[in-house]
Amino acid sequence: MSDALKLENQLCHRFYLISNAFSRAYRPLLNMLDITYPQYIAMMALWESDNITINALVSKTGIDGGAMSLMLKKLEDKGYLSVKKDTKDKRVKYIVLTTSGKALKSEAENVPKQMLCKFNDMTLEEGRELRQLLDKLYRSFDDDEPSS
Amino acid sequence: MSDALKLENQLCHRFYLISNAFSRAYRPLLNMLDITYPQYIAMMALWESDNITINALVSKTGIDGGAMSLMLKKLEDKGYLSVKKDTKDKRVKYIVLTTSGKALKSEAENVPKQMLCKFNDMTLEEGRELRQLLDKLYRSFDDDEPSS
DNA sequence: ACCATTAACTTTGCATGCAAAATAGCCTCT
DNA sequence: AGAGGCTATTTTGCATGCAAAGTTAATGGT
Repeated sequence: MSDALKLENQLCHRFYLISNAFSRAYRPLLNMLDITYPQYIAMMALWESDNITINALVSKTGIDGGAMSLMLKKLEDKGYLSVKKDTKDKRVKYIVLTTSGKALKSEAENVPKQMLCKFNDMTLEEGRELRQLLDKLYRSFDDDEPSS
Repeated sequence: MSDALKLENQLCHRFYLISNAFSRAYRPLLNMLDITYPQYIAMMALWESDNITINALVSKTGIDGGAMSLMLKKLEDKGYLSVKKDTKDKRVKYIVLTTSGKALKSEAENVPKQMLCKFNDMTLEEGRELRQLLDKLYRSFDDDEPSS
């Protein structure tokens, strides 16, 4: 029996569905901030620690480097950040939030609140449990990576 | 404190990372079948129940209708399926697997096996627990959808 | 029967995710 | 110092995800 190929049994399909659902759920909230979902992730990383290299931002967010390159241009065009070149190592660039970019954070404060409202049927306990399992699962991917 | 905006606390970011990690992990396995990850999802749905409408396939897989339209063309070009028009309702099209498309299933049998190897550190119990939590989480998205 | 509404698909435009190639600038080994 | 190798970032080509507009065809109300 090929139950192994039944859609219902695929963990990956659940992640596919939920990840897309998250993106869709955030969209209307983020439209008001004039940013997309991946851009929101990048901005959250920057609100936490400003003035970091593009490379560090890529590592922290898990966003693809190529996509990040385009994304930063758009965020720069929107006036949320600026790019500063390293004087020592000319390859490196630092991302710095503008006043506007920092101000955006306070507008974003209610995004997580609005989001949490959707998950009232999940208890805090279940949420914590879920987070632990997700972190454990994610680590098993890292373990396979060609760490060279 | 805006812990609410810390990347570390975002459930959505975990799903973003894991969903992409799944897609990356499947890629090398699916390359051998000459299909992509979303195409694999569509094929799994079709291996389960052939000869269904495009609309049903979209509902079952959660794949976007527009993307599905292009995807089916590619899968048809690869020779894995064919499209049959409904004689009664001329709007409707049915997707039928070709011999080649059905044969692909046996080649795909080992994909789930190879995948499971990566998750040895998760117990069956944890896997089951995770699945339940994911399903519960996913339902909370549906509840908000404009069902009418 | 006729018009407005729906439904099933397709097409289009924009923003990624990803792999691979291209750039440019360090760094090491000899 | 020069060659080869490595690192940071960008660019390119392909395949989605998604919203919105466009097609074509079935349906419902009057």
